[in-house]
Amino acid sequence: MNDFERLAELLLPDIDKDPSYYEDKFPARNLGEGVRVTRVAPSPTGYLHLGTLFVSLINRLVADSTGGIFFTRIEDTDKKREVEGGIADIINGVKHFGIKIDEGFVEPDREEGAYGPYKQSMRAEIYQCYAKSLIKQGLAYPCFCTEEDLAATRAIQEANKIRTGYHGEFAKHRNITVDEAEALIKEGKPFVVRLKSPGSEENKVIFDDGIKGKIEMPENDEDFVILKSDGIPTYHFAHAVDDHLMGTTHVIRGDEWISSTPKHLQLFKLLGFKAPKYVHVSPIMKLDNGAKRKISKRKDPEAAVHFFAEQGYPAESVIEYLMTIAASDFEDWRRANPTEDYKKFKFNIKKMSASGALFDTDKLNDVSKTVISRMKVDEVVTRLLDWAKEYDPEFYEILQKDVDRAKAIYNIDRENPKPRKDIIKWSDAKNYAEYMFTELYKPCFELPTHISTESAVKILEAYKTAYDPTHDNSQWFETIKSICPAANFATDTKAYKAEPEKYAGSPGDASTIIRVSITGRTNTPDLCSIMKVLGYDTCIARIDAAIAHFKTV
RNA sequence: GGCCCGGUGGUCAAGCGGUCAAGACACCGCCCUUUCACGGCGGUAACACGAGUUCGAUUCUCGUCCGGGUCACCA
Repeated sequence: MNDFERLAELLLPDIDKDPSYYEDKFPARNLGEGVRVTRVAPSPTGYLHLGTLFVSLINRLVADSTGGIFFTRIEDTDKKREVEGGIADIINGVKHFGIKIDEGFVEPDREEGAYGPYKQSMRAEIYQCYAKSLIKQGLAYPCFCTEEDLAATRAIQEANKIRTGYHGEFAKHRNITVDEAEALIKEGKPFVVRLKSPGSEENKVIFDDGIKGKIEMPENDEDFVILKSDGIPTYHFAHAVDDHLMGTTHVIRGDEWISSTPKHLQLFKLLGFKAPKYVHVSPIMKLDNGAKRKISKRKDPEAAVHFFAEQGYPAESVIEYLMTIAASDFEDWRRANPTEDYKKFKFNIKKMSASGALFDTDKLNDVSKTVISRMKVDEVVTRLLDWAKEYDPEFYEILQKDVDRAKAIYNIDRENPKPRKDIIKWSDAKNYAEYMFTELYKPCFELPTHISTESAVKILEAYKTAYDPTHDNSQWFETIKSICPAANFATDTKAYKAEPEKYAGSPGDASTIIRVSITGRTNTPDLCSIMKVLGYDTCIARIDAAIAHFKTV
């Protein structure tokens, strides 16, 4: 046994397996040429973040473009930052947005697939096995530096304007002997395992990023830690071991990882693994006081995907919006295929933008109202109910009382060839149709200023007698026209426009008077349809109330 | 500060040496119209700056500036 082997046994005595054990246990995936395996590896340190959703979407799309596999892996190597319920929130969130998970954590508490466990805290001995192998080869070593030691060398480096970090002459334990290590361990000193980096800052590593293209960086020469003092790996090490064993072909992640890619490439090389293709996605940004910055969980409500659910944005609206950011040619495709599932879109990594997009609520809104406008009423009401049940229980009760009536309400103008787009998100639905519900209706008799209350009374009284609830849309409007002379309103819009001074109002004004009386608003969807759903008695009652009101003014 | 990434209208973006520099959202106007919304038509608005390469640069190179990321026993 040579010194390195002795050191390895000293450090990780309980590890009796050889990497070949795992190589055999997790053989390369038997997939066709060019089939991509992607993954999203969130750490459960908080709720599902927009950026994580975005990256998940892209990973799914990239896998799908070759009939590949998309899996999830939980990176819970930092117990201090772990949040209760984090895993459930992330996994459920991803699924809620319709992103199918083939392998890994397919449910918050259930994993599937032959390459597990898919939770890093369950893989400690796998990492330790590979670390031990590295130590045996003299490619890793224990470091007994304390936080204070590290802070001290950092201070020296800063004072002398030297690049900070554990490298070169500052790598204190780089050449520690077995005996020294043994003595320190006997003293009970904790240690981490560091990579003995063979890299030099003078050399360049070049890799071809899927989005950014060729990236050239100095080689990593830092002896970064691969195993923390509790025996749990750092992200870097876990990434290399896991993505190798799990057969990931494309590592698609946020571009904050670019700077550590030299470390990763070095690890793959030293471990004898084939490196994956790296694809670094630009983060979604946000405008803050005129400055662009990465969207932040802490400061931005829209960063937590919960926000969209609370607001009542349909999941597909968010995905549709994310698609417009992800693929520059998606909108063109969407225009050509307005009703196709977005999954049919041919996604190409090359069409992704290298720069970070600003989160644009206007655009999301536009996308979302189109998504909702294309839904059939049954779906609208079902989903509105789902939303209200959780976020607006009072409204839920009201809707629930008469679901068929709710359907009638939300179906007004929906079957048109060009359906309305008033509802951006479910939370808009209540205000949109408030006057349809007696519990919510608040009378308001504010007329446009050019219509007098005298005219209003005349029109309303004439209409009361002419009103026939069986009329269809065109008969309804004919009736409006027919009562116009009663208040000296033009019976024809064109006639009114030609000589407005001759009349007290137009047919449009007449319908506005009725609209305001019945709905309390100047703007609504088709009034005839509204009145049908409201029913004769309600309409007459509201008209009476309006007449009474206008007479007192 | 070192290293890296990015920089076309307010926003998202096409563009790959020669274009009147697409399109979408937002905004404005007009049309359609029972109001509004939808839809249609039209409009305002952009290649960060400076050198170089070239007959010709938004496109290639370099520098400057600006924005972002990263420099942990966090991911």
